[in-house]
Amino acid sequence: MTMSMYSTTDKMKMSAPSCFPGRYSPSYRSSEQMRRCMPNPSSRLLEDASLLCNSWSARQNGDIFAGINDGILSRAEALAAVDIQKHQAQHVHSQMPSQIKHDVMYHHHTMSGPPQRPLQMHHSMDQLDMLDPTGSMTTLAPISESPLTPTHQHLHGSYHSMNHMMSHHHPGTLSGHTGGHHGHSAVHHPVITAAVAAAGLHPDTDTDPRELEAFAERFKQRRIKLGVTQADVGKALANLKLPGVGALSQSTICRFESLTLSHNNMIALKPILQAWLEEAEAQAKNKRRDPDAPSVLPAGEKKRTSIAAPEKRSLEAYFAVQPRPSGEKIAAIAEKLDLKKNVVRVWFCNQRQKQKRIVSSVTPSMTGHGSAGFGY
DNA sequence: ATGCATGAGTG
DNA sequence: ACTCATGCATA
Repeated sequence: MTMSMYSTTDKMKMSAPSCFPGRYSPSYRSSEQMRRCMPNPSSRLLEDASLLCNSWSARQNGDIFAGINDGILSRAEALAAVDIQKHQAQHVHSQMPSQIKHDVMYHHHTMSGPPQRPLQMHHSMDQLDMLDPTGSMTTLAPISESPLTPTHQHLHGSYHSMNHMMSHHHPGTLSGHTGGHHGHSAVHHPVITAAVAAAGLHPDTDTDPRELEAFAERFKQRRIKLGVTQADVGKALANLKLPGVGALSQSTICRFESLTLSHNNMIALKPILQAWLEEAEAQAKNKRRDPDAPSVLPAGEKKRTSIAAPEKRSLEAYFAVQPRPSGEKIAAIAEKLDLKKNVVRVWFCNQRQKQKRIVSSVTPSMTGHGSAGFGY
């Protein structure tokens, strides 16, 4: 029972070291993690700060919060929501309303679409004092230098200052309260702006949620176009040889694309993935890689042969006559269709299997032909 | 795509 | 004790 658990764990431990790109900065990754990791209000503050600073929350919650208090509000909202969840979870322990599940991470995969729709939740909490730039900016700072740096956690400086405020959170009656009506994002709030400036960041560029979101979308599309899987990307990253950047798991790539990583994590990963993407496309274009740039594309790079329609028709015609052509016959067919013999041979194999599936689904009893027919 | 788990850093 | 980044295994 527990054994299985451990085996998993062990594997992880072993593989982990090789894949450590580095550590990033705090913030939440997913709703569930949030739920799990935000037991006490106080601890959330910090993250809020960063959130706010990044205008993340604004994005999350919609334009409603774009106004001045928005950042604050949204943050508060998010927190409140979280708390609610948490409490319910604790108390009820069984049912957790999935509705409140809107967490603080990127959700909509609407890349370029309407930036955001108003969340339904928001009640005004007026804790402007919580806006402590100090902590927030710290959060952001590290990342900009090097993608993956363990620099994070000193941001707790402002921790205490905001510690007290979160004590209350009302179960989310999210009716429209008051606040936001301005069109600008939280980043433009004086305080925030100052913080950002102090941190030397480019909120509008690098940390802008929309930018990240757009990038994630582009990334995915281009990756697919390259015919590379998420897992491939993860492995390929190691070949990029970027300082401190190792392989990543399919999970992480997936989460990046689906925006289910924390803001900071997204920011940290973006340049890396961007680098990979560019390299990969370059290599794909040049058909050959430099020794310095070991395949950033899937090593095997074996592509699935696709047989054109005309050839396929011919094959089907042959198949109708002789489903099991001899080696010679196959060679002849291959010759005529200008296909590799092996390709033709495999095609027939597949075709026979396919037929078997079809046949068996129609006339289960007739399945047992000779070869592999398990009539039952 | 995601639930569950681990381990590092922080205070 | 907590948060965060990440990975394995699996739905």
